[in-house]
Amino acid sequence: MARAVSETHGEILAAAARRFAVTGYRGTSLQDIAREVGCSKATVLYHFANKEALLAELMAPAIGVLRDLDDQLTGRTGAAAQEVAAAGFVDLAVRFRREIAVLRGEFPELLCQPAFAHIQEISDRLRDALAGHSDRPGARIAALVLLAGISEACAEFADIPDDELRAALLALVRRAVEPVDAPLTHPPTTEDKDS
Amino acid sequence: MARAVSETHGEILAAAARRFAVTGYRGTSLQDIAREVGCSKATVLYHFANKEALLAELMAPAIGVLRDLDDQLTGRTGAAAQEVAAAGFVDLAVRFRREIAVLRGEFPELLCQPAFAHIQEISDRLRDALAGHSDRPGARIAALVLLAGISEACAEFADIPDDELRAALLALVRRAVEPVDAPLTHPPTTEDKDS
DNA sequence: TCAGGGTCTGACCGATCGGTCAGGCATGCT
DNA sequence: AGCATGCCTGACCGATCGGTCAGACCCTGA
Repeated sequence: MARAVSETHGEILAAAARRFAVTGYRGTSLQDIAREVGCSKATVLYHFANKEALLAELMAPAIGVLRDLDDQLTGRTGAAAQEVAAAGFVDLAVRFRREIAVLRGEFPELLCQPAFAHIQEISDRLRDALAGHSDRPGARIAALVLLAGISEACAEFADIPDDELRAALLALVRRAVEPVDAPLTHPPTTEDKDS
Repeated sequence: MARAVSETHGEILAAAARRFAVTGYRGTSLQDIAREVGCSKATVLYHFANKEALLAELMAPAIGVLRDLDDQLTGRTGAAAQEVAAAGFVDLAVRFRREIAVLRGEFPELLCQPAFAHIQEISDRLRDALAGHSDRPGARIAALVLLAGISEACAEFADIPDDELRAALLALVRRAVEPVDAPLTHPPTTEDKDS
């Protein structure tokens, strides 16, 4: 065997991304990944210190973009923060669909690990921004529903083109977010439906 | 020790509900549940055939209500189906918050088990109804985002009173769902339909 | 008094998990 | 040739998982 260094390293990373996206982090064993690559489990652990390090390297790009989005949020309030949070998170979720799928349902445990220490705080700030920094329950609930739902949708609709998914999600967020004091800039659709 | 039959049975059920809601189904061992009850793991397996049977008995009430909602959906189309699906699912998710939390992120694996064979089909029909039986990507994406997001929100906001959470979620769904009476001219029968 | 059934348990099982370790193999430098 | 280094592996480890089993304990009815 004995492939070039970076080659095997990358193959393991790609195989892990594929498996994690299907069966989740906990649901995927190092043996599974090794089988998909065609090497031994020991080889996987030769290239990566442990299973968590493998995940961390896999999530690094997405986390970097999330950090950037968090930076853009500082200082903004109200409708401006809502708009930045909405557009930023939709774009992030669409671009990193597979990485998002990996974390499905494993957030609580994974966030305790040191490599992902700050994600919880960042996503809290993101949710707060999407709620227009309002403390009304309706606004906070809507923000959580949208963030969680978008993640799930991106993980599920793997076959829809990026721009189409992004447009549909953005339109949904704009009409679903609770407007802060000033109304959001969206075309007045047929909102008047009595019940 | 030797408590009455139904007592221990119920205690195990309650302990399992508590643990599952926090650490998930896979993340909770029979040992964990036994420890919380104050009995041995063998006792848990004396009262329940296996771990899956314990989960099935725990989810039975919620699944029953889900089936009822599915029945109410048959025959309804368009805006009527949307309204029934929205109100029904919001109510279901709020009432069975803890049960919903158990399934967080473990749907794919759990749905393969025979005890939960039909849930996938039912939730597909529910999502279809919430989308107004439309095949437009925007409508289908919005329906998925809302259903997944509501589940997540109900699992997270454990401290908000039922009626307040229900009202906020219902308001969100009503302004977020794609209206079905769009000016598209498509025959009402050549659409998708379940087999 | 004793038999029998319901309740509960410790000890144990095979499987699988993440992770370690000594050593084999190919290559390249001196 | 001899040696070092990078890549890879089989064998193994302790821990934990879901699940089984023989038997102890207690209550009740004959």
